[in-house]
Amino acid sequence: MYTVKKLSILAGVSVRTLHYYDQIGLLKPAKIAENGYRQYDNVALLRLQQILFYRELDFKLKDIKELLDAPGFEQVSALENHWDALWARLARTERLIKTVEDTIQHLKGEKEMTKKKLFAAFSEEEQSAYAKKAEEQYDPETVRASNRKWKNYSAEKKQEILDEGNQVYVDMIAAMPQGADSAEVQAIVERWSAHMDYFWRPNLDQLLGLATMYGQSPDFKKNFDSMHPDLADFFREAVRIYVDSQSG
Amino acid sequence: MYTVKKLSILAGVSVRTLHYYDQIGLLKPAKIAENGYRQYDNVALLRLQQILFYRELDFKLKDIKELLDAPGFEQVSALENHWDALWARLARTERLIKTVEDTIQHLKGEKEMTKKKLFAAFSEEEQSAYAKKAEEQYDPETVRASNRKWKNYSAEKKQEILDEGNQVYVDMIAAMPQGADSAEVQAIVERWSAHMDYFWRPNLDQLLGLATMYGQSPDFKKNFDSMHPDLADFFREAVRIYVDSQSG
DNA sequence: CTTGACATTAACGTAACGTCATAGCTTATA
DNA sequence: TATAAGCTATGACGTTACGTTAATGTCAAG
Repeated sequence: MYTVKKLSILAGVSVRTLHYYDQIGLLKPAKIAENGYRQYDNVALLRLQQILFYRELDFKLKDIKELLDAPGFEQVSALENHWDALWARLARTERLIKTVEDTIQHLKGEKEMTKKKLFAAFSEEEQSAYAKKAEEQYDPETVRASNRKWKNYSAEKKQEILDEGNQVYVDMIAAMPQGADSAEVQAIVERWSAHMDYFWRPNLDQLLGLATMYGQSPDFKKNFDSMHPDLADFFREAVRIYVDSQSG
Repeated sequence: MYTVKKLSILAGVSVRTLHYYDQIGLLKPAKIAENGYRQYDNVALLRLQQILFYRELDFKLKDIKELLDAPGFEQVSALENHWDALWARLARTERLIKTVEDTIQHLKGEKEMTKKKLFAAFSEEEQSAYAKKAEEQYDPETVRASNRKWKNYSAEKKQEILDEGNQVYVDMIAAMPQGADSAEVQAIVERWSAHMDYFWRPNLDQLLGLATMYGQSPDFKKNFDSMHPDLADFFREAVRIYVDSQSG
């Protein structure tokens, strides 16, 4: 005769499991002692092992119960049904794997696109539109200088700059939980500011204006949103804090 | 703006599901009207569709929530993790299938079993062994394609195919007295050839190679012998004649 | 004004236990 | 022998992703 604990160790299940199996009538103790303790015998142990076998095969307990209380041929047909179900699961799982693979490819492709596109706003075409707006706000001569500066980089250097710029945003997203006023985020803003030197050297007001524009101009906004929905707003807030601290 | 009902019809989910997604913060309505009605906009619809996509992939809702609120690169790594999990599930399911098959065989005692097992050689385990051999002989990609094709049939369809395949051999045995070159037997070979389409479309050489293998591979041989001692040899001879007549 | 279609929240049920909480029983040790 | 340690019992909530009533409120149409 085994107590719950003993049997649970023998069979490698939890005491709770035995309680539960008793509760649902799947495995009743051989008898209940006077003190209310459950007492299992070897027959119960055997049955438990059968239960565990079918459980391993992902049978539901309810089905196991029917199975064990049924004649042999019903067990066979139950197994055959289960075989069908397992095959269906296999087929489905294979489909899922393929879809996941496709999706990963797709996303990676998008990421490459994003990477290339992120700073593409600074590329020939788009910067001309950007420059037009900026001219109204800032000094036209500065903008033209920025254009010239950018155009004179080699293609390789350009890509390098784009990658570095991209990294700033990636890091920023990772640091978002720290808060816009955290030292970490502020350091990233500083990096971004320095990065801007590749285009032109903005003053503090311009820095904030640029950050604001990132959140408003559809082209920029789209790219930011594709990285993280809150990035644009968070970014502007971080820059605002940075500018305040620098000018104050 | 959509009401719950409208959105549920658009997206093909239940109203309860929308309530629930709102409750757990997975999909919040764009706004709540004065009467307390949920109002969803197109952004919500888009998000819902993403949710359903990941749900299809067996992601847990909690994971989906994190996913959708995270930047792109985290989505990729989440998908990669999921890919691992799916592969584990696939491997486990394959093991279970084999165990179930063994158990059925054990319970049933080889006799009636033969009928259904005959073509089960094309199932997971056995086909993998078969595939290994076949790869040496044929094009590996073709074999993989065959695997995929077979796996994508429904359980019902599979059984149907197995039964049909089995019938070919039964008819063949009945026709053996007519001789391997008889019109009747040759017609059966033709049927068999067409039947192979369920797995892949073999050319004439492959057809003969397959028939030969049936007489040599122990797994197949055993099944053939259990039906009729001369079936394997007779079958190969019949196929040889068929192939000659077709290619000549 | 009633009816019917739609909306809301609340709450139970599902599967198979894990995890407390509370309380009684047994055994070992000081 | 008293006490602590260890085992036992039952009860009940938590988990996942909703389905399914139930009770009740709102809106448009006849």
